[in-house]
Amino acid sequence: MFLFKPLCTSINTEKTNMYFVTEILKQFATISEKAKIELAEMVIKRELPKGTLLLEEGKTCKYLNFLESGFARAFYYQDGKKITSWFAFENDIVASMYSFTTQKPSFENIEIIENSVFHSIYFEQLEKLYRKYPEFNLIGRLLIEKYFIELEERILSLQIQPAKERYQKILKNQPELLQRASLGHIASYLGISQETLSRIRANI
Amino acid sequence: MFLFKPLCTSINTEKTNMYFVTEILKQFATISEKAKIELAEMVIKRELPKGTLLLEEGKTCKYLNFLESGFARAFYYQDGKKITSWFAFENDIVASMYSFTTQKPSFENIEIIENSVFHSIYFEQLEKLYRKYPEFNLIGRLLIEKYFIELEERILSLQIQPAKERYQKILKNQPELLQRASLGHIASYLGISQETLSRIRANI
DNA sequence: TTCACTTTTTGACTTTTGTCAAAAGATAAA
DNA sequence: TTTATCTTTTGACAAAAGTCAAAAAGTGAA
Repeated sequence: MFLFKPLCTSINTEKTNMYFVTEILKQFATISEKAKIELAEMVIKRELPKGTLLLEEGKTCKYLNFLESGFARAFYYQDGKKITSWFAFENDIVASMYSFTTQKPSFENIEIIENSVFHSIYFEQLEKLYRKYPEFNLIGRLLIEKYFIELEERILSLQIQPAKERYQKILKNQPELLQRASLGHIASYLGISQETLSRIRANI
Repeated sequence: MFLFKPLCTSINTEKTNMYFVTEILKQFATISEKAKIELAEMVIKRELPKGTLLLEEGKTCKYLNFLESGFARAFYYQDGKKITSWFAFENDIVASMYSFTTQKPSFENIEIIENSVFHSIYFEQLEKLYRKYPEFNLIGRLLIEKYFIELEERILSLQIQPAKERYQKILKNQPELLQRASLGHIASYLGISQETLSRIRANI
């Protein structure tokens, strides 16, 4: 039932009264005191070491994970190669959007790159929350609207910018990504070969 | 105040009791009879002729438009060239997501390609609806989740598929697009030059 | 430190895609 | 029909990016 157990047996899976998730969500809309407490009680804190697979291709994403500290990425396989679909930093929400919202098997994997602390909500619990406190639908809507706009920007970049400009955009907007992710991961994220990225980097 | 007036003076802007929007939305969740009526009263039916700009760059997208019949696209300018960001068919929702959700000036234009009939809701009216009937937040959330997944698929395609495969994907999944949109529009949508698309098409 | 392993860089070459210009085809109005 | 306009195709060449292989650099454990 719990997706993570077979994959990371050495991990702390304690239920805590953390307010980390609440703090993130209340940036989008106010949450009543009662809902806040109920939410906090649903949240499971998990510390996952580097190298763990938080989600495996073919399995269904049952958790919405809020990343307190650490670094993760999603990737899928294409002709045997791993292609990065996104990176997640502190305060980001980590889940396969497709698999979580549809509750169908995921086509992507989520991999912990740096030791991470997550605060996670189980799918059914979240559904319960949505039903009991309709205000959470507002938060959910605003939250996904934010991520939607990020996707639109990324499409724009892949659609019209040559590789060099895509790299320079990251250099300008997310320089910390270049410090924390490997060249190969970044290259596939940008949709180019590792060699091309290495050459672009050498000419700047 | 009304975005469309200066752009399309010859257009019918009648307030009707249409249930077109309701029919689209109730696929996502049930709507109470009362909310249904209130929604229908907010909807404005508009018939826009081919060539009209439904939204102009720099202006704020004040309407969420449901396309009953016709065909439209969004485009933005890049080095003086028009780049198509998406196409909209019957039953699609037409708006600049960025501009509508943030109520900031749009970077993209929306152009009517074939004479179209829209059912439109004004931003403030929709907000009122969200406040009065929280169930609409559920619909809004589910709806944007659906479009989110489509964007993810498009990123995947731009990230890893060569031009020929991107074209073949459309050929397979949206053959009607190839009938209704011009070669140049499709080429910029795929992120390639018109000449390349012409050559790809010649070799299939 | 040394060794094994992984990541990054470099070189040589190929393939894909873009650009510019001109021709061909299609469309619509006079 | 003729003309003007717009779209699509084709050719010749240039630029961007990929592939394969090998070297160099970095990392971590013994």
